[in-house]
Amino acid sequence: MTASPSANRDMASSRIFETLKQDLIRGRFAAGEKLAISALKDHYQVGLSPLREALNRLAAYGLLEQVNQRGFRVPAMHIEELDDIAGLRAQLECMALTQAFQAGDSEWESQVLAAQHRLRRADEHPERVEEWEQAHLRFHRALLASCGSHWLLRFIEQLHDQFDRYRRLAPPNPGVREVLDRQHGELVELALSRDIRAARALLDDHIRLSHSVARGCCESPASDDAT
Amino acid sequence: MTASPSANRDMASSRIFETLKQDLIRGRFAAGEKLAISALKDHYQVGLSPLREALNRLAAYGLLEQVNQRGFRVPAMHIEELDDIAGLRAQLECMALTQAFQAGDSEWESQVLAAQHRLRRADEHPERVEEWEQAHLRFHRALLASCGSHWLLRFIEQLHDQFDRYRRLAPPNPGVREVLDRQHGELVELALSRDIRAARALLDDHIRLSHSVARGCCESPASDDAT
DNA sequence: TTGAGTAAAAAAATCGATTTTGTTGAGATG
DNA sequence: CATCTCAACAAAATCGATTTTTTTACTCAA
Repeated sequence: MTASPSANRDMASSRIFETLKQDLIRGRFAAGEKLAISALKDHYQVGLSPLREALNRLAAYGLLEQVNQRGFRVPAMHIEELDDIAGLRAQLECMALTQAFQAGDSEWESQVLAAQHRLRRADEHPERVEEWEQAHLRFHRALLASCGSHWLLRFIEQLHDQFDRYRRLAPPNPGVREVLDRQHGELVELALSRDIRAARALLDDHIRLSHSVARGCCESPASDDAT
Repeated sequence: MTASPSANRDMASSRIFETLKQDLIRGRFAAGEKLAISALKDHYQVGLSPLREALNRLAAYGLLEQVNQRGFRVPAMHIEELDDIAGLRAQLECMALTQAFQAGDSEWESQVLAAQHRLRRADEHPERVEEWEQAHLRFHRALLASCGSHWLLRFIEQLHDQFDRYRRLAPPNPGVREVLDRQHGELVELALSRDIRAARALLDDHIRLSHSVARGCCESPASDDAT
């Protein structure tokens, strides 16, 4: 119908939502920081209405907190919350993995392999961090995509975003990265052979390892609630 | 500090958010219906900005869908989604129940008993439906409150709201209600005796029963996506 | 020095109007 | 008769200005 395939332009509030979401996950704002709305308005070059709509959506998503009559703030980060997020993420992803293995067809296998390939390609350019991050996210998405539960995938995605907020605080660690990458490969093999038990254990390890790395960097808490 | 304990007035966008949320859960809008913003504005007597902010939050929460340049619509209801919601709800609540039993202290027990008492009181006035609904929600909240996972509780709450959208379509059924009420009492006993295994089985039954009732009323699908 | 009170300043929330986009239907064209 | 065009209309999205609330800075008395 429409002329070109790239015809759909998002409205401003959606664009600013995505941008702000990424910036929050990437840690471009300090934990606990109060967001100055007019400063954001200038920085992102958007109007007040789209900006406020995006902030409201982010608050409902859990990447911002809205305080009654005094605007929005970046949630404080606590090691207990990291533990909560990582533990729940492990449980939910293992749950989804089981269902994905049971329901996955050959189209799913193809998508997993394709995602793995993209992830390896991204690995070849260590300087392009964001490309690897996106490929990594998509790999984990593809692995669980066939689980059949829309809501489970939604929660896992949300937890993943929350987890990344913590994980990204840690400096890059080539040694750990290498182990994680190897695990990605093994996960693909186990997916193709539908070895649920081994895959669950591996995925659990995978998350546990990321967790412990992030945990090391959370020891010195970035901020806390004021009183 | 402030004079009276009830001094905190919410801003308009929060009020309209709660009101609209309840109306959506209670099924006051048809599934799939497109919301006419200016009509909502008149009906709820609020301005455009607070209304749009509330709509955006509801969309992020999953009680509305935002279509790119054509406003908000009430999500269509599908029996497959009900199955997904109920199944996941059972799994997550059983998970939380286990942790709640392990971590629950005597204060938790007190709150559970208090919630049970309120639920029984509400039962005595069948005409006050909304009071029972609130007491029921609070009872299930209290039962899981000590699980220690903020995010798990958050997801369970969200699933509960989604589930209620379907459950409320069904007409009241005294027979079923009686069984569910008996289960509430048994859950309390099992909580006090920390019988995890039996409580999990019972909670699973509890949700399964609600599910099958709601399912009966979902057979004639309310609406579907247009093409 | 401290603390309550208060006026000015800043920030958030809201409103009314404008701009942009999607929808509809009458008339033209093949 | 079907389809296309385009103007008029309706609705959504956005903007700029106003109102409300919080925060800050200051004064004055205890």
